[in-house]
Amino acid sequence: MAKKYSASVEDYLEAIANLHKGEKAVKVKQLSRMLNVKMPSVTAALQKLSEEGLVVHEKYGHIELTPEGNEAADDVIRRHKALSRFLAQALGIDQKTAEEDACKIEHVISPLTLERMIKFMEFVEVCPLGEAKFPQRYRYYLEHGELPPECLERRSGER
Amino acid sequence: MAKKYSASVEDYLEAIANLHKGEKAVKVKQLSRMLNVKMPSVTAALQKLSEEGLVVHEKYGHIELTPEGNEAADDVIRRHKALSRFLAQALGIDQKTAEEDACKIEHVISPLTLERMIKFMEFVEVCPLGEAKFPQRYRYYLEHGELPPECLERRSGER
DNA sequence: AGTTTTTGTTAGACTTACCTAACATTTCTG
DNA sequence: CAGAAATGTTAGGTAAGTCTAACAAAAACT
Repeated sequence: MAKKYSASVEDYLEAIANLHKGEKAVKVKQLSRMLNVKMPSVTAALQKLSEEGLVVHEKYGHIELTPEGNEAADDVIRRHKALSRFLAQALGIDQKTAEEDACKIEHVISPLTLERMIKFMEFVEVCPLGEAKFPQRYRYYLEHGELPPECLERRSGER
Repeated sequence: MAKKYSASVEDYLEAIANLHKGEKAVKVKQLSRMLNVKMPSVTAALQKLSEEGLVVHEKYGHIELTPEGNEAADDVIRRHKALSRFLAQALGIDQKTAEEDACKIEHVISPLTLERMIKFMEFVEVCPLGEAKFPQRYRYYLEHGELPPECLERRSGER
């Protein structure tokens, strides 16, 4: 299980799954806008996805994922969410950039690296030894280009 | 400056630059092995790169980068190194996986995210408030699945 | 130097994924 | 409910980047 799909295929699955969470039936036009491709590209992609058993789509009809397609989509979305959270929370990257990078990296990151990013966030949240403040201090460092006062005090006190 | 090249182009430039650091002249065969493609693919790629002014390559001759090609290659290598260092040092990922992921992510990461990974490593190294031990403690957490003793002690002492 | 081996190139085909233009269907609206 | 507008599909093209098979040049080895 967990076959490998192309970045493009993953993008389509992800977009369909996300749109599916909304109220209305998923349409070609929506996908076209969401993925920044023209409608004929969507039609062609859907055809291929149908043949591969990932999507159900009859001509002029609504678009749905098969169970297999849904599973694959969920996996992409899981990677996406973990990544964007990591980028935003751990590295202090703005939401927009975090999203954009997640969209690209989600297609190429290894399971191990993803798992480690998740573990990292767990650890930071769980460890009581000041690491909870780690992200804040890191952000201070980012903004001011130098260590936060608490770090500097300690440092001079150490000598 | 800093044009955008395809992943494939970046891979060729990076490989040529790395091979160039060795003693011998860079050959088609070497590139072919390094990039896991057949020789005709290399020939075709070199042709394109020549036309774009990134590479100098006369038939059956040795392969070199133009100044422009070299600059682009250096940039890819800079991204690659920062990434693999971040993955290995900050996330505790084994060298092989870190390399593999860096090879993929280097083509899609935003300048901001890269910069933040670098800043993250700087901060961890520079901040004297226990963050130097942060990677070690994180690694303990990874290996044992629970917080290191020092964290646990402190935690019970807090109540 | 001549022959074999290795390396490199050309030619031609294939895949993926996109596009435009033209045509078809559905949906909206008077 | 008929025509207009919006949406969707088909047909045909393009660009990257890869491959195999056949040919060409260079290097290595008697």
